[in-house]
Amino acid sequence: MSRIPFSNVAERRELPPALAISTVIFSLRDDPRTGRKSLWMPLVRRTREPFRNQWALPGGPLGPRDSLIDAAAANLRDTTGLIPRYLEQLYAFGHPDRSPTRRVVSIVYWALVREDDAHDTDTEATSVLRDDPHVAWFRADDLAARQDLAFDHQEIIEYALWRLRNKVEYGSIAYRLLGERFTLAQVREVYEAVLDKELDPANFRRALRSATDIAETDEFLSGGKHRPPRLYRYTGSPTHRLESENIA
Amino acid sequence: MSRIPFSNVAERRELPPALAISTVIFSLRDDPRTGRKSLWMPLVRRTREPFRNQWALPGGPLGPRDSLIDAAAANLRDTTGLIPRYLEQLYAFGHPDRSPTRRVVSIVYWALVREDDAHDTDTEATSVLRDDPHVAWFRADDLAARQDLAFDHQEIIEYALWRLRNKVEYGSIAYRLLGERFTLAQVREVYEAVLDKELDPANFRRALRSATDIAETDEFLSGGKHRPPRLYRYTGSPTHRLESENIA
DNA sequence: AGAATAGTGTCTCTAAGACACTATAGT
DNA sequence: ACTATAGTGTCTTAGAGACACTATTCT
Repeated sequence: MSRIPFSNVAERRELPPALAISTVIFSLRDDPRTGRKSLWMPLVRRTREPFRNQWALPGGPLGPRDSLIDAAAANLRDTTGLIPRYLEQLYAFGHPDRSPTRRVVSIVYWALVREDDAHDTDTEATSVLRDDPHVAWFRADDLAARQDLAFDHQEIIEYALWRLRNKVEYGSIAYRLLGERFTLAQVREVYEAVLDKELDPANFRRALRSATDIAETDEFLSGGKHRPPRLYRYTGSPTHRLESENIA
Repeated sequence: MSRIPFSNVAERRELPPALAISTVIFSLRDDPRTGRKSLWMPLVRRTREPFRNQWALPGGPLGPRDSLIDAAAANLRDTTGLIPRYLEQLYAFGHPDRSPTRRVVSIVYWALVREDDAHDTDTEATSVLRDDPHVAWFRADDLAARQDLAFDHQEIIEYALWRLRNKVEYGSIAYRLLGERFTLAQVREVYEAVLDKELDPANFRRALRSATDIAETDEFLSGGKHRPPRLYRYTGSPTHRLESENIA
């Protein structure tokens, strides 16, 4: 289908636009550069023209019986092996020239995956050494500045990053990156990584406690070389108005 | 194309999803019920199955060389004769069963049009009398509660209304519904209509003045039976991160 | 003068941030 | 005892809302 190369514009004009689903995936990882956690994102290396061998967002076709969000989840699993903890529609990109061959409209989702769901793949450096594997992880901030990604994917990533940062300040997105039980310091780590700035622990704690969607448990996390922090758990429900099940 | 009726699921399954563009259009009008202004919206009466004779959002196909936003603007002009003062992508709706015949993915935009650009069409009551014209205007709040609209358009309208209300509290959307020069009371009218609640004139004024995107002019609006208010003008720029030209 | 809205002043309450201080684990 | 983080208290400041008061036009 998208294999046929189109040599002239007239021919291209006749075709209806193709519809694709892509996903911007965020996860938290330790950042060797800063020593703290930061945002990372997996990309796939394209095996076909256009943009062969360049990095791109994972994506694919829309299954005939899948809702858009199901298609995004399925494709995300197939291309990266990941299961999202959160999944929300980002935007539909449809500029006529965003693909040099056939016209493609991409409905893009963005996803959060937990760090421990996603530790078995490489970063770009190791990936390039290890004979071209399919998937590699990149720092989100780096990608937002790069110029060598396929299609308009750099622009898409920039926008997704902006959306994530906005959303974390309101919605209860942050907990999707954490386990069932977590300390308030871990929540703060998420915020600091996403917003890329340090937050006052005392004030942050108060702000979280007054937001009603977390509850304290009777458990504490021991093992650190300091007073063991209390564990909390998330009690709220989905955030987005549509897609009320944004994945558990 | 969408004329062919599909009698069984298997046949339907073979087809790629069709892509459509629709628009939710908001305008301000005097509301005879309350005496104040409120939000109204034009719908078109469907002339074909499915949902023949029911009211629906204006929509149509994606032109082969148009960007999505251009397609929305073009379609809006063709079906309703209106030119939007603001236009932003709302959401892509793609549930497999949202159309009973062929599968359709709709990329929906929402628009603001000025009252004086849009005074030559009817409300539903007169429309029904006048032998079925194409377009009629409805109160947005009423539509969000109705059950007899085509497809999932009622849900789409609800979501658009929610988005508009959110956006007006932040962005500088309100000025799009006003002319070049306006009084602060007119801006307040817009907010009150959109949010459907009364706002304190004194505090509202202060809030607006401290938001830097309007400037005072030397003119005043006389004619009322009271002290003439100063006229202001909008100095800010587009609001949305993408689509930096959301229509002048 | 009176009605009506424009526009200003000011008080209160709340939330955010800065930051000092106390608590409790590990070593 | 010392260190590191957990967790509390409190001061300051900025903004939101309530509302009294003054200004200016029209009838």
